[in-house]
Amino acid sequence: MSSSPQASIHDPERLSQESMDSKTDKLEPIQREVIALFVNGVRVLGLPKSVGEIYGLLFISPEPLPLDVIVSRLEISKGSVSQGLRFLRNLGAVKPVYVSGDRRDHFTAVAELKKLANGFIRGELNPNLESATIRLDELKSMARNNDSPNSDFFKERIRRIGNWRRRGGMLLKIVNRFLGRTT
Amino acid sequence: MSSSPQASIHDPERLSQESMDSKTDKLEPIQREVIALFVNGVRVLGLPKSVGEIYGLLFISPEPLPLDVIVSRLEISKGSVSQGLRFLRNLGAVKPVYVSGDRRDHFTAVAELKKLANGFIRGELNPNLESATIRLDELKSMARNNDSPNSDFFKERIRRIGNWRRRGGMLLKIVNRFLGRTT
DNA sequence: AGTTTTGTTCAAAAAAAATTGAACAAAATG
DNA sequence: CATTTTGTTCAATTTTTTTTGAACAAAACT
Repeated sequence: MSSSPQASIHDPERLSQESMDSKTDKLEPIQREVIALFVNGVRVLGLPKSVGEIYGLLFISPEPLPLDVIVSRLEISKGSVSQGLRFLRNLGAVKPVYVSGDRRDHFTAVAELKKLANGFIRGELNPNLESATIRLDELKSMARNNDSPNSDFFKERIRRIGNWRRRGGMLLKIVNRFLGRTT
Repeated sequence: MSSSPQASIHDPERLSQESMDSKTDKLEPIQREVIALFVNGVRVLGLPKSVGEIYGLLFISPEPLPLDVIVSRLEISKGSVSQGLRFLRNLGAVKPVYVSGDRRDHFTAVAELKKLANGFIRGELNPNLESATIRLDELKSMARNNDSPNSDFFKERIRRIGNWRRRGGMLLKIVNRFLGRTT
């Protein structure tokens, strides 16, 4: 019946089954603006555009949305949305919502700043801090066994990096406390 | 006398004029490791590898280094180093040091965490916060003139983004205070 | 069981970002 | 003032990242 699987979303029949009001396939200008704001925001965090689009769309959509609808509203590929949703779910920035009578998974944006921040810290920042810690330990032992004329300078520098890392860790805790308590 | 301008650094004569001890053209293993650590670190901040290499080299070098030497030690292009240094200078992460009897500009790493953080906040984070502020104001006015059934929902969401931005700004101040006072 | 719907995966394509290097400019040297 | 040294700029190239889309798998229908 349908030409390609991708196109089924555009079938008039599905549209009518979606919802009566304006948000069937087309975004309101205000929604576009909000999404653009998020796209810009996630760029600062080093995340791809599609992730910003998906989170932005869910954030500015009154109801939970399934993958199909995200694809058609944003006009990006199914693959991107699938990957983007997985990423956002892992971060805890998006959560699945059961919608009765619909077999598809629906998603909403998690909109509490503290949860978002904690997810980002856990998923993106901490792993880096940890790997840096390991490397630093190796560096310390290299410095001990080093006998160049610069050995003392190296030791001082490495100690300093250690201080940075320590203060970085403290900062993350402070951020946490400031945004409200969650693990 | 020299085949290409780039190669002049490798002239034996210049080498002997450089410095007697080990750090003429070759990096010590411990230096390589530190540089690698920085390359990784700046990636988290969304900065290019070359910037991490340059900062790392300066950080782990006992004396200020001129562009030439950075190029030959890191084996990256003059263009990259020139651009990377400019970027780091703008951020205040690197500063020029006058070396008597040498016409070339020499650079050292600024190694105080608070200065680095402030530079990064001023150079990379604040501009984004400000542009977001402008966009948000536009969004607020769009929301006021909006008459879709979702208008109230949109307003609530936009208010929430405003809160995020406010708290983000507060956080930057807290970070500042934590790392020590500077503008 | 066969068919359709829903969602994932991943190789290939496209897009974006970083790097190179040659041309250029400015300043210092002789 | 001609030459060399030092450093910048930017178009072209390379590398990296992101996106696409078709193939596949799993679950839900009939």
